[in-house]
Amino acid sequence: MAVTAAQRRARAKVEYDAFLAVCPSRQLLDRISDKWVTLVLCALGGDGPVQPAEGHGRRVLRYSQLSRQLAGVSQKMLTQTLRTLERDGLVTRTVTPTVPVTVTYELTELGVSLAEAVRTIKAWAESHMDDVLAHRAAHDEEPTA
Amino acid sequence: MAVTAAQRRARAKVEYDAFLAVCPSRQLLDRISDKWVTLVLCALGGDGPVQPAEGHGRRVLRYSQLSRQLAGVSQKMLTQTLRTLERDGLVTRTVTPTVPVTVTYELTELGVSLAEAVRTIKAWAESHMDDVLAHRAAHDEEPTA
DNA sequence: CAGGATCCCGCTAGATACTG
DNA sequence: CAGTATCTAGCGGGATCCTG
Repeated sequence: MAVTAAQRRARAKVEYDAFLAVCPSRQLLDRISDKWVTLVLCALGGDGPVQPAEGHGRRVLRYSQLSRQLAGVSQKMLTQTLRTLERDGLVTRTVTPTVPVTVTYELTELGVSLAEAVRTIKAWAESHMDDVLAHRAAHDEEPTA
Repeated sequence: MAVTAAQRRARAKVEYDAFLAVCPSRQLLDRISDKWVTLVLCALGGDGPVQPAEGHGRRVLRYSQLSRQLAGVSQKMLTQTLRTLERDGLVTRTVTPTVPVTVTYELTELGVSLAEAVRTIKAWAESHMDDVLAHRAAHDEEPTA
């Protein structure tokens, strides 16, 4: 039987998986590839969308505050994201047994450093995003040329 | 009718969308949040998974070479990613009408600068990923404590 | 208030086949 | 070789309900 295309695809996939699993960079890239992760990082880092007016580095936010800051996020994704970040030692979860339970989240040292790295990307965006948009507009206008 | 929860959700979503659309940083974050985008950027930037041994900054790669380098990517995603990057002025697509058509991709200046930003993230990953993994392992072992 | 469990929809991304 | 077009499955992620 013609076991060429399909088989080779499968092989390629295996190699790729093994390959990916080994490389830590890839794992991290995959992690920050999560939209909400970067946003939570930003929010907790202080350079969220909403002007914090408090400076940044590290902020203590409650679950509901994060929920508000990130606006469109569903609690499912927020919780899921926070748990992942907590698991990875990027944020700390603090439960204060007040009358209605209060839970706060804060970046760890590790989280702060990652947030800074993300900030680098944001900085690039702020500097070059208009170029990107210009290119995009130009490209869209080109009909056939 | 109880038009509270649902309605407010909808409103929140609109605000969030408008909000997001305005912020260029978000658009960029969304873009690099694309797994393949970052990988293509790395491959074209020279710090791909496979040791290029050529240094980096800018590399000229053919479609098939990229396909091989990124291993697990489907041609659909690769093409889609490349077209997006081209549209955004991050890569250039060059068609050389040889016998079997030859198409090469290369980073633009803009692309190079973004690739450098991405490299920052990769650098962070290489420095701290083991910490992350350690935290993760520790967290996973905790049963009830 | 914080979040777990569940259902379910939509869109993404993969596989397949075809073209220039 | 370098794509395009189509079909489909899988799961990411939203909404809703419920708990402590």
